Amino acid sequence: MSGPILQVALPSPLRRLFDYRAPGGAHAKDLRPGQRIRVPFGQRQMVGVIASLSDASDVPPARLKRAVELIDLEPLLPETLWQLCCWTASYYQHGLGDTLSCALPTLLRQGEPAIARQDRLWQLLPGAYPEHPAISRAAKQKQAVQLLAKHPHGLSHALTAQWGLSRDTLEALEKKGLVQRISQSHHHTNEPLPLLREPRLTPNSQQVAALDAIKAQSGFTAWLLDGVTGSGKTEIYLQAIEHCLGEGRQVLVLIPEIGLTPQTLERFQRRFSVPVVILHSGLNDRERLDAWVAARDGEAGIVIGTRSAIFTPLARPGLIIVDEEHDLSFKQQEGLRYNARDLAVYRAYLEKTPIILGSATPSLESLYNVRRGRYQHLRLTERAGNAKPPTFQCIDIRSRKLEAGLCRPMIEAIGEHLSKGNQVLVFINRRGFAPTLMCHDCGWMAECTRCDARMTVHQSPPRLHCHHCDSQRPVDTECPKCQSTELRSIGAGTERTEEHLVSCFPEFPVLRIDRESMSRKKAMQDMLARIQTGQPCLLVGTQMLAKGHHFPDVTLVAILDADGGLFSSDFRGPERMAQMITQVAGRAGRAEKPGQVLIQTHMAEHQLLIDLTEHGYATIAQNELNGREKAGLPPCSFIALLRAEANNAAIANEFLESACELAEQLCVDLALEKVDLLGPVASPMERRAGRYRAQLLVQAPHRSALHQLLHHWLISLESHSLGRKVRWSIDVDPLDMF
DNA sequence: AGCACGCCGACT
DNA sequence: GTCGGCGTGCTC
Repeated sequence: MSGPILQVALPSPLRRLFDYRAPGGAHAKDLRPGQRIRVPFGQRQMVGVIASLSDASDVPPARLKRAVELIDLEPLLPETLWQLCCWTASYYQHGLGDTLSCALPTLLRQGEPAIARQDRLWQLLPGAYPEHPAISRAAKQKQAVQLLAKHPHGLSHALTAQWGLSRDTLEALEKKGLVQRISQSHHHTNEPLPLLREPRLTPNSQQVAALDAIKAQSGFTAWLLDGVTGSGKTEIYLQAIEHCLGEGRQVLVLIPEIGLTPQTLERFQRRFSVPVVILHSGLNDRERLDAWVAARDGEAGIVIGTRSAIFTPLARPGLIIVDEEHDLSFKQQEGLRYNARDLAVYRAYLEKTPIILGSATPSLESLYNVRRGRYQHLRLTERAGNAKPPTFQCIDIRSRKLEAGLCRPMIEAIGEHLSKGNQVLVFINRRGFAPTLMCHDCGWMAECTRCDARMTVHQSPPRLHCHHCDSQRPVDTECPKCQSTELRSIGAGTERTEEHLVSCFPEFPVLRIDRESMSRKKAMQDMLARIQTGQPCLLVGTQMLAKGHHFPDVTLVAILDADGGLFSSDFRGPERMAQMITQVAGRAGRAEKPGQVLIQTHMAEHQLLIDLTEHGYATIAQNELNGREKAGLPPCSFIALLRAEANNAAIANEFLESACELAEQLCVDLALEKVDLLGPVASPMERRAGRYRAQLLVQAPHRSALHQLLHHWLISLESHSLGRKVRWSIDVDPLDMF
């Protein structure tokens, strides 16, 4: 009579499961964890996922509702991916229901069947010809037969519609037995093609060694492919992929969130004949589901995607690749704050497959894992071909006059490279015209009304823009404090530098590459095409310029402001700065032309800059890692951040104070030693978008102690009385402290 | 998070 | 007399 109780994960922020009775007509043997199920929840219905089955419930039987219907006959996800989702929820202290919401395509979340769109193709049947008597008086049908005769493999509905043929016309022909509908996937599986569409490149000895090592291992191994820019990491990926595809397995490739997807897709499709699917933010819900299904059912040989693609199911997983593994965009910065790179390693472990983490500037986390013997280190120190590494040099700009952020020697160097017919890349990590608007008479500065930040001056269109909350207003013409009209734009952003370079070098085109100039859909591709022509020109841009692209004709990289990372309050500041400079520098000197990197700084004698210019990233990384070890900082310890924001600072603080006491008590109760609570303190930018923010840091030398505390802590915080007035969240392994 | 219930101000 | 503000409580 009682029957099984279903413990269901629902898409709600509540970190718990809800019990239901089995839907009418469902047999116990049909119910399994991982199946989606429709259930009544409050006043509405929701799609949830069965997390587990039980024969008892703490909920009184009278309040136990019956589920409406079982959606899936089989669990939606392969076992390993299901395990990954459960582990993710527990590791990042997030509800399982909400975690699954992040992991599943929207349409599956809404209860759609997990099958690809039946995008059938219309195909002519034998015996159909335009003069067939059955269509002698049907002009449209005759036209359709003529068209389909030219396409023996069939035409999709979208294409027949383009030729002005309605569904009715084709369905009429179908009734007359002249055309048929065939499924698309059936169409392309029946002709086996050779795996390679283009020959592989000849690897150099370092690449051979790396590939031999990778191919010699089967099962789970984590490889850190640590290769300087231009050393041919991609060719290693491609040949490792070839090896994996050759064994009939699928490959998952994670890339950072950049406008790099078209190039990556093109590169893979040019090499391999297998179907490649790509998952990125530009897809609509249907396309996303189709790609997901193609991956799960094993039709896609290669799956490429950004962060969330780590949750793509694979029928026959064989290899995972995370390109630019140091990139911060692998970490989700809201809601479920997971790091796709870290999940990828755990997924590879679950799937018993190798994983390759590639970067020219590996994260200290990964280098530490190498030290501890968890990852295998593969190093590529030579550039492929005869390309030489760039030379580095600092320009001390103390007491030098700057013109739009550029000192004289820099402008001269730029002119020299341009006059030799080369391209120059100017890197300035600030968009807009100027970072500050200041009154020359009284020193007033334009500030954001909602954030503790200054407004950035923009020129096209003219406005003041807050980069933290996106608010905008007209540029003041008069100082609100002293009514002076002497308002000055202080400092330089990409717009001002661009403007000045145009006036310095009128005979050369200046291409600005930042979020503003690239907002148009195809702007980036157009710009890249212009750069690829090799004509001498100037590229001015932000980090956008530093990610992934190759500019073979750039011979000078000018870095206008390297000092930000030298006195950053964040302990990761130096690591970030070294990665940034190395990545930007890596854009230059790829071909036979040697590259030069010039760095403007006020601190030319700073050890970090000296190490970077003389020894390179690897040395800095090891030094930094030693420093972190001594200071007991991540990755040599483990941290989590409890953030809170509220309409006034006192409430946020009160919540964190109370949370802090709670945690201290829990440490005693659970006999956890060495767990440190730091704070609460106001966030580095206390007010943002009109809300006050504060945080509490939890630090422990061992992950297990931290995790244990978090688990119990979050259960209490969930029902905290102040939880309603503050918006709070937990960030396990935070990468940013604001 | 949603969504209900519930109890006090300015409007047809 | 009602529409609606958001405070508190619940969702198996």
